[in-house]
Amino acid sequence: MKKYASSTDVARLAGVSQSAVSRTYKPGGSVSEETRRKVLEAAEKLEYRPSMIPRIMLTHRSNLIAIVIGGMYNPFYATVLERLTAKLQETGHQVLLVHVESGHSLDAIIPRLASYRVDAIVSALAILSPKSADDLARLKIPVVSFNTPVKNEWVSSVSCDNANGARQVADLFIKLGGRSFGYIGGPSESPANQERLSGFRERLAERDITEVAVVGGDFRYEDGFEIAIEMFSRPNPPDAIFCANDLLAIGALDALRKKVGLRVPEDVLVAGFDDIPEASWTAYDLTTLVQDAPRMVDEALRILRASLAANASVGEVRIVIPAKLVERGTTRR
Amino acid sequence: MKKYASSTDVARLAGVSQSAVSRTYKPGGSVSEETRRKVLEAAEKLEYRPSMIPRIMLTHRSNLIAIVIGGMYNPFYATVLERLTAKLQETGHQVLLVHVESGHSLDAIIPRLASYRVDAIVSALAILSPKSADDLARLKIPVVSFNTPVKNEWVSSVSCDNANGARQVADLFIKLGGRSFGYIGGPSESPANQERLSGFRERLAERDITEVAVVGGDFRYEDGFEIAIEMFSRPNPPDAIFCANDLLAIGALDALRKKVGLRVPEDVLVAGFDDIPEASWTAYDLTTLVQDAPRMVDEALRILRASLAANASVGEVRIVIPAKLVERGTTRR
DNA sequence: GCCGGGGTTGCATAGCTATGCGATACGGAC
DNA sequence: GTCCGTATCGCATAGCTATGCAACCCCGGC
Repeated sequence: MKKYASSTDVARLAGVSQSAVSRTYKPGGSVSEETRRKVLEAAEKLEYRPSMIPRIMLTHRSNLIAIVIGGMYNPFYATVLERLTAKLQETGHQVLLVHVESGHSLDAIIPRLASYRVDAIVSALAILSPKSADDLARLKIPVVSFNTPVKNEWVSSVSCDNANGARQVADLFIKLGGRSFGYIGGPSESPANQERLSGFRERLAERDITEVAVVGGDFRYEDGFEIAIEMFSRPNPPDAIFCANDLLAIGALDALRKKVGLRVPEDVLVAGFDDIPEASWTAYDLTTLVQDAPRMVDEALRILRASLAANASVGEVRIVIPAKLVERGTTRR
Repeated sequence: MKKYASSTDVARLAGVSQSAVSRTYKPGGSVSEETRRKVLEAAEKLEYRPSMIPRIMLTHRSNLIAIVIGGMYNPFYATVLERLTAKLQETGHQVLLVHVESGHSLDAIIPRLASYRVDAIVSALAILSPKSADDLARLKIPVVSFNTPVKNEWVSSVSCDNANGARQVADLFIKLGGRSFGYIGGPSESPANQERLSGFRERLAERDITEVAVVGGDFRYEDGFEIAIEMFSRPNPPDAIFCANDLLAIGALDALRKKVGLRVPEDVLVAGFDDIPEASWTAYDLTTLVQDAPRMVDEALRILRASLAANASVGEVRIVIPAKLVERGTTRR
């Protein structure tokens, strides 16, 4: 039943008090060399591993950061998750990974996170409901949200300048002589999707183009593939399509080239969003907008650290990182 | 400082004992309807969230499962991670995500995992060193390892039948008239890589083919790309190459078609391993071996559950899942 | 020889929940 | 009215570490 040796066990074997053991493991703790030696020796014999658990009770700090994620099929999120985890580990934190089915709400798992007394939450979830945000605010758990600006004074967010990125694509399409436009989107509830669509539309409208073929699906390759086929089976299909993310764009590319029988970029211009590694694979060589994941992660960490230092959320912080256009083969004429 | 209400706080407000509060939250706890009502009411007012922390101390169960992972850039691992996390959450467990730089050892983080008293560890790490395995055995933390059979009585593993998969590829290449063969591999320390290479070689040797061009790199797209260029700049390049995983294969495909100027499958046959989503994208349509990730995850969970029920590792269990060949365009003549 | 100070040490307790045990209450059986 | 079983309740304690406080030692200064 009892698996681990306790500090009391170590103290007994070393012939010192339990507090001496505790202090031995506290950096800068007041212990003589002699005592420290005895303690470490006894600890070694007993395979002692200090437990975080009582420490959490006393200090009210778990050093646990929850990362909430859904849709890891998107390499962009896998990258974010990996970098975030690595960086948090460097500063002595641990990551509690929580998976939420995309479309579902955080609500159901908040009690669980609270029960583990997580220090903060990073949400890369498409949707963080206002109700969830309120709950977290009441529990005073700092939250940083990726690409999902929430109207809540407690929650901070780090996002990409989606609208401006979309405008750059519109400009590029027009410059290259695009005449009819299409948008292959993600779920309509996704804020990122909304911003990308409206930015694209706005800029086109400024150039007196108001007709845009818009079809939405999920953020997956298969959706891009099918939507493209459907879109190009209609009369007067577009000659320039902007896709809400790279997976959709790549799906669309494959559909256009292998199914519809059109050439890209000669017949149709295509652009995506994210700049996942797959976008620069030579078979696709996709023009896209770079979401600077490393920088977004760093900004999120900055907010997190500030919140943790203040022992509360630092309040509503909204960081917006510019999106950078990379022109590749799918728009090179 | 004090953030959360405790069961004592709730008890005081509800006018009952602390144990009544505790029992209210214990399924099947002996509490009257009246008491339960009072408790829940008070809990609501105080935003009470029962803490797992003291429970862990008492029960010696944290319900935390550590997942150790490195190289999330490979979609195969992203898939495994997602499915594993989702399934563990269903059974009330939580995932402690640990990132280890590929090539590094687990050693450095074992104390940390021990300090959080994780119930078990799932390692999708390329390498689980014998020393790490020993440490974990001494601490009696059950371990299930993915694709890395470890010679240790405490550690279980779930892997794919790498050698047999590789043999199937050899057979296919020969059947299709391949005459000279190449292998683009992963890191030489990777057991999966070793098994795939030796299976491939063995089968070829049985057909009296002993010359195989072997070049190894990391498991990435870029490596496949560069290695292919290098391999095909030598005299007498192969006309059939087997790649240690899909990312390498896709990189090689792109290099062959866009850089080297060869046609696949007409001039060269190519096969990979994993069957990541990208492999079936129509631009690649890659012949590969399906690693049945869902089944591997399920087997890992089965072992895990048995270990947790026994309150110890169930000892060395080695599950090997067959790899299934899917023939696609890169070997279709 | 006395005093002050810095470095060590141990004692005692906080922090929060689960649970064994004894106490109590209640309803029914006789 | 007595007795017994059952349901419910509260008391007290375990589980492990961090830390404030008091005690102690040693040393140098005067």
